[in-house]
Amino acid sequence: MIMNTYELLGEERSLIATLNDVAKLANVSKMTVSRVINHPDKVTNDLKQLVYQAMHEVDYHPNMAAKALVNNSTQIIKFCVLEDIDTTEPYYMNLMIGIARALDAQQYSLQLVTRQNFDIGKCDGYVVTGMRKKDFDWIGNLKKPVVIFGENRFGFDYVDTNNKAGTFMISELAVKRGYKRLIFIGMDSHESFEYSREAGYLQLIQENQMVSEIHRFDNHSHLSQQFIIENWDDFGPDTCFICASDRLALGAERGIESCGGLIPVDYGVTGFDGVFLNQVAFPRITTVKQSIVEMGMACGEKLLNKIVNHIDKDGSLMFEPKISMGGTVRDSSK
Amino acid sequence: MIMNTYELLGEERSLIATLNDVAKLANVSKMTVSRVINHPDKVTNDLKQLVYQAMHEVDYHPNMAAKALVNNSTQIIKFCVLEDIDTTEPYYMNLMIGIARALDAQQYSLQLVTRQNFDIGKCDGYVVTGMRKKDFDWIGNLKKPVVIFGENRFGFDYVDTNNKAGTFMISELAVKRGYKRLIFIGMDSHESFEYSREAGYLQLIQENQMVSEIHRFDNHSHLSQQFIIENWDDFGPDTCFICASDRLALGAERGIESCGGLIPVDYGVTGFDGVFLNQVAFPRITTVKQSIVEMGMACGEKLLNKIVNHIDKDGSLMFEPKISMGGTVRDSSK
DNA sequence: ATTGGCAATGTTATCGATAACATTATTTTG
DNA sequence: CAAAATAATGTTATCGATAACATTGCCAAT
Repeated sequence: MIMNTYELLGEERSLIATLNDVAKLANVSKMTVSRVINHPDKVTNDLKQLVYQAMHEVDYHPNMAAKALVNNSTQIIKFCVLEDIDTTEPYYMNLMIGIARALDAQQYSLQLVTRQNFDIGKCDGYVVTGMRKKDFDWIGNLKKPVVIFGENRFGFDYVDTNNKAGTFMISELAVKRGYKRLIFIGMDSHESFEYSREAGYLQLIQENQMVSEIHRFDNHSHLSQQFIIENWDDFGPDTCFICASDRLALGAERGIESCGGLIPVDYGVTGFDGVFLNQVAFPRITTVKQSIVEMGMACGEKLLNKIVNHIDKDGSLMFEPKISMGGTVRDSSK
Repeated sequence: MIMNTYELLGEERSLIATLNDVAKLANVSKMTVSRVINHPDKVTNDLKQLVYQAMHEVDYHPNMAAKALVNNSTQIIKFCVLEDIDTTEPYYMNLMIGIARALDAQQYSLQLVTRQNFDIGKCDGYVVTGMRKKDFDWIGNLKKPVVIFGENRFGFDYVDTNNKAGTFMISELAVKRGYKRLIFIGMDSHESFEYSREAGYLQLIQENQMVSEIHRFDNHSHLSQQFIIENWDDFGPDTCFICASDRLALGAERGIESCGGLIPVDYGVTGFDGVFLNQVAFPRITTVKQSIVEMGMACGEKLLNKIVNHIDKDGSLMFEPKISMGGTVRDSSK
């Protein structure tokens, strides 16, 4: 029997099975195998079974390069972090894990880009985060599907925590635990998520006919710390500081402690994020915890859905946050 | 003139130039263009010029899918984080930026994986970090090139900060600034980088004929904080705590403050890392700062070098760290 | 002057998967 | 019951780039 070049090459290259191998084993043409994968409704059940078994037998995995070539695609998703990386919240790492996990399932790969190298290389879609208002212009001009991580009011599909519900829940907790005065320490940023977090706090305040107090700072712990220290005389016991981020909460916690205030007995502090910072806070901050990895997966899935099914708008997704009990809010009303 | 299917398709697909377009414009064959790219020495200078100009004119970028298909490669690098993601240091983000930047230049893409999805999908090489001793077995069995981020003594190519030099430098600084007693607060881990950091401290101690004191804890700030508080009576002024991580330093800083010690006048604290945590430390920690992004780029470049040139061992790379002056060490000897 | 050898370029086949078209088998319909 | 429609499968051409082989042209060596 004469072995032709093709077969020789096939054996030399590697041990990875191709469509062809499956086809031979199942005694059908490559197209049939391809159809079983992409248009299973167009193939007889009998054949499908044969092919499935053959695929399993040779452990078939599609060659993404070939697929990409014929589809004129790249199998690459760009994850674009628009914030300054040095001040980046550590939870982006978790977000990426989530996105990557969703993409892996469909053999897409994730590419991390920043503003500088945004345009280098092609891709099939984008997950964008850290957007500020000014970014929405050019985002709108992208020619590939996009999913935003972080709520926005410009009509882009997004995935985010239900920010409003988060601060509402945790403010509610504070009230239930008997704190009489709730002060909101927010971020001095005109972004959607900040408004939503404030809104949650405000709603609870209104429902309980309390007085709202909102202070805003850049998102640095020493600013909230300083604020507490400078105004310490004004804060009697039974005050709880509802902070819009864990950083601000950490500062508040330290401010209170350095002024001799007792946490959580007399003073409460709550944060928002639930990642990493808690590892350096003691007592740990009672905070609004987001399911970052799950949200990442949602971003990936949503984007793939848009790409694979050529969907323009796929809607947005809000994840309900959970409260992570730390030691900065009383266990029960005293 | 009859337009064939090929040309029609070519125009419909997209506006991206291919080898063929360049070839036509330069009046040469595709192979010549390909050679100009891959084996420039085998082409006349005249032709090379023609081709270069044509490439520029049509803004040619190679199609990675086609390349991958013919090379039986994937153009994918896996970045494997072996640590538990939730306790992951935030600087990994910077590391990824660096790696991604290096890979972009050669149109490779980066895929983030963890232990769970490590095996899903093919790749051309790995960057691995967060390795512990037990991991070295299976890492050694990988069939694709690997670069480790983080020093190791098992012979794998790695990129890392010069850990020993880092603690040496910063201990030296402490001595110069007049602290008389240097206490090392290390991580309770039997890993290479920890030994190196201790070694740097020890060398400085020996050269100055001082007495070494090493204490080890898990890498949590409240442990070092607790340690300081519990042993406060033992620590007179002019003591400097050389910490093996910023987390431990943060704890030390807080411990000292809560005991009423004056930083940096009477007590010094130094850390190691220089990313993120400093944003929540006040005063900012004087620490050993690593060039994470550059190290990431080095990982990427080293790996690509191994892949493209089929190099087995490429040696390791140590980056010299710098001291980042914060407020936890005196400005000058008092 | 003729030929062997090398250098510079072109042609063909190939990677693996798929769309478009061709063929065959099956069913429906008047 | 024959013709037409439909369904199930196979063939061919194609994506873009490259290795292997084929061709051409030029120079040196005999």
